Parts: sequence; structure tokens; C-alpha cells
Amino acid sequence: MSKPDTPPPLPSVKRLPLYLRLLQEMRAREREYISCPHIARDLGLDSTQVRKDLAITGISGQPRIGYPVEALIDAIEEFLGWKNTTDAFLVGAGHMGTALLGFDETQNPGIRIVAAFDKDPAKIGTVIHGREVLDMENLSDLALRMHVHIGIITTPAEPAQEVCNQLILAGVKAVWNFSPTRLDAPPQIVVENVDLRSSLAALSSRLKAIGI
Amino acid sequence: MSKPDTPPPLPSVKRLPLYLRLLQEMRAREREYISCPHIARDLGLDSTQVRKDLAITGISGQPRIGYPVEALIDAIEEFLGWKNTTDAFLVGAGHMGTALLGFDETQNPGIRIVAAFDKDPAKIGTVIHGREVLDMENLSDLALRMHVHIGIITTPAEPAQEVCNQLILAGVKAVWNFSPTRLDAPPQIVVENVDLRSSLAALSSRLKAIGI
DNA sequence: TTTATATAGAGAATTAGTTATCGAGAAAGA
DNA sequence: TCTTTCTCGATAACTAATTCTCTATATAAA
Repeated sequence: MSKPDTPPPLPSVKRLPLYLRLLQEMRAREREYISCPHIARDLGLDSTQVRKDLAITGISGQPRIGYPVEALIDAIEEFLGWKNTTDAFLVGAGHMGTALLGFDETQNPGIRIVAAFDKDPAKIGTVIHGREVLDMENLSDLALRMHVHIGIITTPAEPAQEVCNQLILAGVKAVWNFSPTRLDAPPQIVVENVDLRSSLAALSSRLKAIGI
Repeated sequence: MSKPDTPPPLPSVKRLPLYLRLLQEMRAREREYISCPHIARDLGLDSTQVRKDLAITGISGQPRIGYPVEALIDAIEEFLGWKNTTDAFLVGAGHMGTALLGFDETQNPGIRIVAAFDKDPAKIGTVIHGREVLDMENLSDLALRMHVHIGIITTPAEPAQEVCNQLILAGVKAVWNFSPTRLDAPPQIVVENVDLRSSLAALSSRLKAIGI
């Protein structure tokens, strides 16, 4: 009824897409039920952890049987809000921006990039994966008119904060940040960072630790 | 002397590139010293956390002064093994693979992608950002000959495990996995996953929680 | 020279997340 | 029908990570 709950653990939320993929594969093989230990074995996780993760979506399983695959897929997609797609603007038509524009619905579930922006005159007007690159100048105006609530920043670090500010002023509620900085934004704005360097740091340091 | 230490906290390692970027900016402005509280303010972190993170690199600062910028950059790069670059093979010349091939040394610090592979005949032979796409068939042979120790997987989920197996057989010690699966690999192999869907899940679920 | 202040560094307390344990229930086989 | 086995679900223990507290120190100001 009411929900004064604590938010679900972020690591759990981040593992959900992993389960989702496996489940979709199971569904394709017309499997009806699946158990936590089975999922755990397949993904190299702990079965108790899998159970806790799935529990946050509100679904429950049956002893000795497991969880119904179809219902579980449904519950995860519902929980993530991936049952319908939300429009997004992308800013920064560089390599990463181009890649994201190339992704289809299954690769960027829940969002649809409806327009791309850049400030480089050489890029403005070009077409990337079917969408024309627009001038940054038009961003605020279009975002407000189209009620776009998600902004994707794929610019270098320097302009990122300024782009973020513009997006928020234009009504954006969530920012998917691929630039290698931390953005300063009011607390009610959802900011999710993807930092490849950070991931690479984890890889490099472990590689160095084993002496390579 | 000896080092039977526990490994450094992974979240700390993953924050290091963030500090590095800020420090490089400071250096460009010819700033000689910087304090933890200052870094913390700039990045929206806790100053104690910053101090602990920097401590894992082995550097120490001076009360009332802070840390020497130049030495700190050096210590972080040294710790991450980013002072010299390691050769890497990339498998899967799709959108993400293309983006990574487009990145320069500052965007993919510490590694240099020396060859790209794909199994799609339509892609084999094409040139992406200056490197010809080679046939998967040649992967093992070339990896062994060139002593390549890092493999980057940017394929879809289905072939990822098979590609991973091939890479490991060919002597690869670390895998940077962009495919949306968990790879099964022996414990001595370093596997670092980049899952955009996972990040998107965090964004979507929070967006849904605030009712958008 | 003395005092005030900002900051490093060490360690403690807290919190978050993961892993282990145990009881209950449902199917499968004896 | 009864027993065994597997799995869920809840709780407890543990571990990792973050945040807090305190002390020492070095500069700057009085």
C-alpha cells in the first residue's frame, strides 16, 4: 500500500539485467520454471544472493519448483520500467555517442534516443544511424517541446557539466553520463555514470598485481 | 618487502581515474599541491574516503599542505600500471568495438588495441579507424605470436563464451568483457565486465521510483 | 614566540552487502 | 502412504566499505 521502504540495494538492481538475459534464453527454450541454484550456477553467483535479488521485484517462487520464467521476466521488466520505452536525447556525437545511436531496442532497453546533438559545425547536419545531428543551440527548446526526460552525455569531460546544466534546465530528470567526470546536479536528478576508465583501472591494477 | 596484503578495495581502485583526471587538470593549471578536502569537494565525495583511496597508491601528504600534484599523478599511474601501454586484441567489430577502436590513448589509458577480429565475412577486410578487421580464424595464432595478454570482447552474448575460451587458449591473461553475459574463466584470468544494461537498470529503476 | 587553524593519518563505529544456516513445504520415488 | 530430496524464505553471521573521531603536525597569523 504505502512505501516508506528503503531503496533496494543498488548492486542487486544492477544484477537484474543479467538474470533477465538468462531468463529470456530460457523462455526461448520453452522452459517454464527455473530455480535460484540453477541461475546461480549459470552466472557464477551465490544462490542466496540470486534469491534476494529476485525478491526485490516482488515475485515469489515455489519450493522444489523454482520461479515461473515468464512471470519472472515480467516482474523484472516491470520493476526496471522497461515495459515501455522513454525518449532520450544524446549529446556528443563522438565515438561513444555513435555507438549508442547504433544500438537497437534490445541493447538499450527502456530508452529510445530520439535526437543527437553536438556543437561541432562539422558534425551538425550529418546523419548517424538514421538520426540527423542537431545543433546544441536547439537542445533546450526541443527538449521542452518534446517532454524529453532522459539525457545522455557522451561528450569529453570539459563541456560535460555545462551540457548537464542545460539538460536539467530543459526539464531532463535523469542523466546517463559517459564523460569521465562527476557531474554536479541537484539531488532529485538521477545521475548514472558509466566510466570506462574506471573499469579499465580495475582490470589494469589486477593485471599489474599478478605481474603482467 | 614482502606483500601478503589483502588486495586494495575495488571501489577505491575504480575511483582512482576520477582523481587522476582532476589532478591532470590541476597540473595543467600549474598547481603544485592539493588537499583531500579540496578533491572531495570537487568530486562530491567524502574527504576521508579520498584520503583512504589515495593511500592505496602508497603516497603520503603533508598536514596543512596536501599532496604534491605531480607525485600523486605519478603514483596513481604507477599503481594502475598505466605508465606503459599493453597490447590488446578486440573481438567483435560492431558498434561498441568500433567506438573503442576510435578511442585514443587518453581514453583507453594503458592499453593499445593492435588488432580487431570478427567472424562476419562482410566485416573482415574492412578498415576501422586505421586497423583492418581480421578473421577470427587467425586470432589464436596471432595472439600467441604477438604475446598479446589482453582481450576485449565486444560481441553479442551468444558467441562471447566461445570467444573467451579461444582468447584464454591463446594466452590472454585479462578479458575486458562488454558482452551482456558473465564469462566462465579460470580464477587466475582477470575478467572485468562492462555492462551498459546494468548501468541502465540503475538509471531506469531510480527514474521509475520517482514516478517517471 | 605563541596561538590558531587546516589537514594528514590512524583507528573506531557504522552501514551496506554478501554468505551461511535453518525450518517449512512441495514434488518424486520407495 | 511415507520418506527423501530439493528449494524457497527468513534470520543470523560475516565481510567489506564508508563515515566518524581523535591526535599529531606544519603553516600562517598574532
